[in-house]
This record gives sequence, C-alpha cells and structure tokens, in this order.
Amino acid sequence: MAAGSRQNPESLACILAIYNSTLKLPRSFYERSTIVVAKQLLGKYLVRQHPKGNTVGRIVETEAYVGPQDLACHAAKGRTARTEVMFGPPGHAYVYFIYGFYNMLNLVTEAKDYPAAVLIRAVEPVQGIELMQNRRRSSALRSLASGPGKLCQAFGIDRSLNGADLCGGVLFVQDSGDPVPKFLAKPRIGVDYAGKWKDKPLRFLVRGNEFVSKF
DNA sequence: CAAGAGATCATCT
DNA sequence: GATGATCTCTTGA
Repeated sequence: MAAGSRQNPESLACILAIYNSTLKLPRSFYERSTIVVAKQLLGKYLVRQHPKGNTVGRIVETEAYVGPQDLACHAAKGRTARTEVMFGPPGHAYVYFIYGFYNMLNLVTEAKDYPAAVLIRAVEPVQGIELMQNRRRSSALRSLASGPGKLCQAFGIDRSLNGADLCGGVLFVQDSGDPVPKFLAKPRIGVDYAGKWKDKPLRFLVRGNEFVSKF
C-alpha cells in the first residue's frame, strides 16, 4: 500500500479538461487511415470510468495494424469470432486475451468491414494513480502502464470491454488541446512471424518519453 | 544489464 | 495440439 501522502497532486485544471465531454474524440477521428490515427493518438488522454474510480493516462506509444494484408494483424487470418469487432464500425474497442495472462487494448479504425486497429501500448499515468498502483501491485510510476498488458491491468480493462463503443461513457479518448508531440517510428514489437511486415515502422512512440515500453 | 524461461489459456488447425 | 501484438523473475557476466 502506498504511503498515505499524495505524491502526485492532480491539478484542477487538468481534471476539468478531462471531464469536458466536448473533448471526447468523435467517431470520425477513428474512421481514417490507421497510420494517421495511430500517430494522432499520441499525447491524447485515454479515460476509463469505473465504479472504483476513474483512471486517465496520456498515450505515449501506439502500433498500427493496418488491414487484412498485414501479416501481423489478426485480421490477416480472416473473419472469425475473435476478429469480428475489427470488421465492425470504427471507434470501438477490440480487446483480446493472450499468453494466458494479459489483455490487449486496441481501437478499431477505418470504415466498417475494413479490419484494422491501433494497439495502445503505453500511457503516462495522469489520474487515478493510486488505483492503478493497487491493481498492478506496484508503486513504480514508470512501469505502471508502460506496456500493453500492464496498461490493461492498471486500467482494469478486460474482455468484458471487447466491442465497447469509444463514443460512450465507459472507455474513450479525449483531446489534450496540445499538438501531437514529436515521435519516433520503429518496427512493431513481438511480430517476428509476420514476414516482410515485421520490420515496417508501424510503432509510434513519443520522443524522449520515459513511460514507453521500450526505447 | 542482457538473455532466457516459465506462467497459463483462448483461439484456430 | 500449438502458439501468441506479454511480463516478471532468475541467472550469469
């Protein structure tokens, strides 16, 4: 249990901005090129509303899974029960379970019937830090949500949110009002099986940010 | 610090 | 029956 003192006071201005619903990204944001969406998500706020408290993080790392031709994209294996959500309309969550332990959060992009999504790989904790620490059983800020599995654990995201509408009130992304930060593009992580697709620079990370999964 | 193994299960062959 | 869009811990230099 973290010591009773609050180590990271959350500014009122920040909280007010976060709950201004006019800043919630509309569906049209997601209904675009997956690569554009993956880049534009950097610096924006991922918000998870939960009875135990809300958690908010600034997105600092994403990966684009660009369609059925992308051998690293689950949709390359066709339309199945698992990939169904990716074939649906944009602006919904695609959450899947992997390695027997971890959930991965993706945001569905592009037009309906075109299967593509952005994997959210890391966020910088902004609000609800104590709740994240409890869920993660760890107090180290830098590793609270610096990876797709850790992020889902910190935010309490599991497959019950698969298919959730990002234009609803439970899970969504808010604009920060700031320009997209400077970022790097690198090959995606953990997709060595994907042939010529494995080296494409479809992983985007905020330059110099210490909350990414890998530098 | 880098590398490797183990944990554990939904999904598809 | 195999494998994976991961994480953590252990080992050894």
